[in-house]
Amino acid sequence: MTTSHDVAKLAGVSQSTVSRALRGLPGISEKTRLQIQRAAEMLAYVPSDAGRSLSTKRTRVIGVVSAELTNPFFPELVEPMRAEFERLGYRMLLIPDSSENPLEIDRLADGTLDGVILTTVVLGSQLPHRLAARKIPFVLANREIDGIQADTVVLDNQLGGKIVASLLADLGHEKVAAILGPADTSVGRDRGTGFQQGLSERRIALLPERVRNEPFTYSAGHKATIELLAAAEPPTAIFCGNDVIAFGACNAVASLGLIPGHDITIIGFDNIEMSDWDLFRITTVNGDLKGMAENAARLLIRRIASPDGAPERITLEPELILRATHAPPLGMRLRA
Amino acid sequence: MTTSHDVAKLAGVSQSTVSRALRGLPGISEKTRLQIQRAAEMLAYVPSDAGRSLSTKRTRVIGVVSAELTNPFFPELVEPMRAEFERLGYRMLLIPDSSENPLEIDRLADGTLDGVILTTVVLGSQLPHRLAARKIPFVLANREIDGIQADTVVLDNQLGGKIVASLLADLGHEKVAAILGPADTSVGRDRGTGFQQGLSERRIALLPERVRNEPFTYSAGHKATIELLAAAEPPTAIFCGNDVIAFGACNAVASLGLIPGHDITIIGFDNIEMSDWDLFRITTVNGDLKGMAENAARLLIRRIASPDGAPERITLEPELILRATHAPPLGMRLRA
DNA sequence: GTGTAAATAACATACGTATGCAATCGATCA
DNA sequence: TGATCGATTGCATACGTATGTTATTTACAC
Repeated sequence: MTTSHDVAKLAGVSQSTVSRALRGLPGISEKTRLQIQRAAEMLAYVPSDAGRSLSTKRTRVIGVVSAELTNPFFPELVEPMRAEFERLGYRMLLIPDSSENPLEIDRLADGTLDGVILTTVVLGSQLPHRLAARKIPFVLANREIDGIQADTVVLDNQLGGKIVASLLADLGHEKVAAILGPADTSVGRDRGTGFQQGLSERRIALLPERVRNEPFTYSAGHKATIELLAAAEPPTAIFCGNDVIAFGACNAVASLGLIPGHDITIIGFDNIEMSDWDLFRITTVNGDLKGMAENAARLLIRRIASPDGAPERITLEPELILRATHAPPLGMRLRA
Repeated sequence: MTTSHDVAKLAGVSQSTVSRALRGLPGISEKTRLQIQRAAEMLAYVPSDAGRSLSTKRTRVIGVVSAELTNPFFPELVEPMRAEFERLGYRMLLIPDSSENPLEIDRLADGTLDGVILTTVVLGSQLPHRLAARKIPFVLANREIDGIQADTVVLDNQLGGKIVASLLADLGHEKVAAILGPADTSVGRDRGTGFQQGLSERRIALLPERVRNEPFTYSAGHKATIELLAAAEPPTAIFCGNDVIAFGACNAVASLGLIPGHDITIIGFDNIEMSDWDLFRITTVNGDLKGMAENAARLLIRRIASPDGAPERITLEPELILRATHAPPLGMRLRA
């Protein structure tokens, strides 16, 4: 591996001059700068990241803590983050954090990371506090934690839940079910309370046996839907905590020979790309994942630049996306 | 940030002793080792990655070059890689490489990476040669390049294409179409030639106007299917270069009011998780992505350990997965 | 030709860890 | 008791870059 010393020798200058010249710092004559650039090119010199990191104490690497990428939700959040970090001159290290394999703080604190984005954190997690204690810049994306001062980007999930409740009420549904996300995530909780609140404003009951808290996965959505529809009095509409659960619900409904948007109403949340596929066309709430990702990235970079200063909180607005999986309850239409 | 020097001072020993003690090297008495461990714990010491990298010239970071993660193919390849690298004590850095934003070699050669996995490389790419020139260990996963000596893990794509041809022939299809992948990828090419070869062995013609080379995306599959079915004499079966294209095809078919597996046969390739969803149940060829990922990871780690030695080539066997999107041509069934 | 200031380049050191080699300590054996 | 050996530990330095400080060169005015 060729170093700046090699370049210096070839160009007949000192190592420090090479360092300054190649980074375009002032105080180097054009003539020597050209000489050095030529030498660097000849040797295919690339500055050592480790050396630079050690010297500058910055790595230009961001850690993004997320769950399995095979859950189609995460790529839609992670990909625009990667793009935004790329633009900002940072690289992205993916760090898994699952309940089976919980993340240890030391994996984040070895100085590899200039900052961290948390996307999967549960309500009681100690991770944010530990990061704060070690003064590692971080931001919460798509999650919030009670009682912590930290940069945060979230959707107004409660409002989103309310919007769905209104829609179902307007359509005339009375037997309503919900497959919310896990109760220990802010997303699962807030979408649930918003939904519940919205329903009760419209005097619609949400029976406990029609409410589930499940992981944000296809299979959980599938299974829960089968079970909900097996009840003596099955619901006419199911609100899903996110689109991935809704995919499971739609597939489960299809496997029973029913058609979403005709026999039963299925509402998703997040508006990930797949929800617009012809076979789904899921009525959902736009979660603006791209906006969330980009804001989170920018917030983190700003926080790295100025570690002190009041934490910022960005709340994005949900928006109802009407597609093909909502309709008035079947009984009502038959009566008409 | 606390360093090994801080720990040394607190424990009353030298820095080198700290280094050896915490890594469990021999030549340290149990007594001092315990002292040092206690001190390290008190100070929440985590070794600096940059310092270690600089000294050892290894980073324990692997770069994985892939396309957009929002294409559901990649997470299924990348996720098991991440898991395997995790097991092997390495971390994974995702590096995008798209045709719009081509990857420069310097991004891989700054010493950040102990090795690289290439998953998206096109046939004429210079990247493998450049990596070889800089002596950066790498392996090709799911791709091969002609005329390069390198560790490679691939599926026998040609055989896979042949298997599909046999299936279609057995079912009695004569008007057959193919939406292959890009012609400049080994995967697109080999699945295509295998398919073509298999068909001609069964004396079935594959008309040029019924063959497309498209990117491995949902929208490409969707569009191409619409166009193929608009022909005067539409095909009765479409072989898709991978499952993602097949998703596009299935959705396109559905948007025309047809049912895959009834009105038309759609065959995918790779057997990614989604292909088993109730709404798809795509008949496909198992690409053993997990096996590919794990083998690639292990091969790379072995190559890092011993940079010289003959490159290894692992070929995985394709396997037909019969599900719901294949059937004899409609005309034949009507006649019967 | 001399003096001065500015421009340019070199020198020296810090960053944190790993490791070859020297030094020290204690114990064992003759 | 002294020599020797093995077990521990310390010392010194390398890794590659960045940067504060000092030295040198250049340009300019007188």
